Amino acid sequence: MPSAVKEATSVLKSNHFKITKQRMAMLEFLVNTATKKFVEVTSIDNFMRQTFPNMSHNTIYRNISEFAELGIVERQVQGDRASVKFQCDFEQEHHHHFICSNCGKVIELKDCPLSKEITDQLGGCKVTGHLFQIYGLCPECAQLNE
Amino acid sequence: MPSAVKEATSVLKSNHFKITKQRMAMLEFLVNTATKKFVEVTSIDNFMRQTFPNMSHNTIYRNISEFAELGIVERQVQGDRASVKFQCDFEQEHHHHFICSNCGKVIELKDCPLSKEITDQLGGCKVTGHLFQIYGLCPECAQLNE
DNA sequence: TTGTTAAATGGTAATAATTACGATAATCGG
DNA sequence: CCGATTATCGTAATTATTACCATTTAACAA
Repeated sequence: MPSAVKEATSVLKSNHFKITKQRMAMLEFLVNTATKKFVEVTSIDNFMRQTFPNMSHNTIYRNISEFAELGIVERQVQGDRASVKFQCDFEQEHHHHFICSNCGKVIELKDCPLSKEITDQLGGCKVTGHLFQIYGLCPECAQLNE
Repeated sequence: MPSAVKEATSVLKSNHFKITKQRMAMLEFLVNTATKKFVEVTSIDNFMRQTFPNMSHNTIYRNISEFAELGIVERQVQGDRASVKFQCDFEQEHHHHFICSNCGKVIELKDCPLSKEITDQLGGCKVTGHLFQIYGLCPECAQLNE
């Protein structure tokens, strides 16, 4: 079992979620296809239901939501399609991403651009989060489009 | 007629779009409710169809898409709801936003955090865009939640 | 003003994604 | 192994969005 799946199951256990066959299958699929890469939720739904013909939409969507709340996967809307990727690393320090708008691949960035000068412009506001992402084509997709 | 509507109609005209009653009504609604504030597309759909009982979904969604392509409105996915706001200003310089996650209000930021140090980490990638947004509660909503 | 043409709209219905519900099944701790 | 609780399945509903096409309308020039 890949270590990423182990980490994910331990998160599930410590939050009193049961380790089911369906959840294991989804985690394995996500580790294989959605590591450092955003994958559309509908394609997850399709794949899981082809591989396990009597798995219900309900189970797939519910589990993805739960995984997201536990930090096991990261959600994103790419264009107009809901996508997820497996969390880079558990307990990793805060960082941001470059995202390939063609294939969904992500590259981690070192810097966080949030600065005091910026938040100082927001007197009276309660800042709870921020998003910083760079879009473009990854080296592979950039070559194909030349 | 508010000047924002005039600006929008001149954009439409110069791109050879027709000035219809439906488009005018939508622009007026957007200027009134979605200036410096993201409003859900479905609520636009609801309002327009209540006010003009035989306006079709088609017209509303198509016009919003066209407005977005012309830069008249800005699209955004808030949580999991598609939203739009009227464009701050036409031909304004590049900037980013604080967005209130409760009411959708936006506050413009002065700085753009994209720097050479950051893009230098992305050798081989073709950078086409970026997103920087700060989330939180605007002063009004922060007070209500205290 | 009126006629012409291209574009926009309305109405209906299809599609796609996601969620609801309730009966059954499976996990886990003891 | 057993009981309590949570998860799953299967079906169907719901919601958002788009397609299609006949009809209407805006723009523009004579």
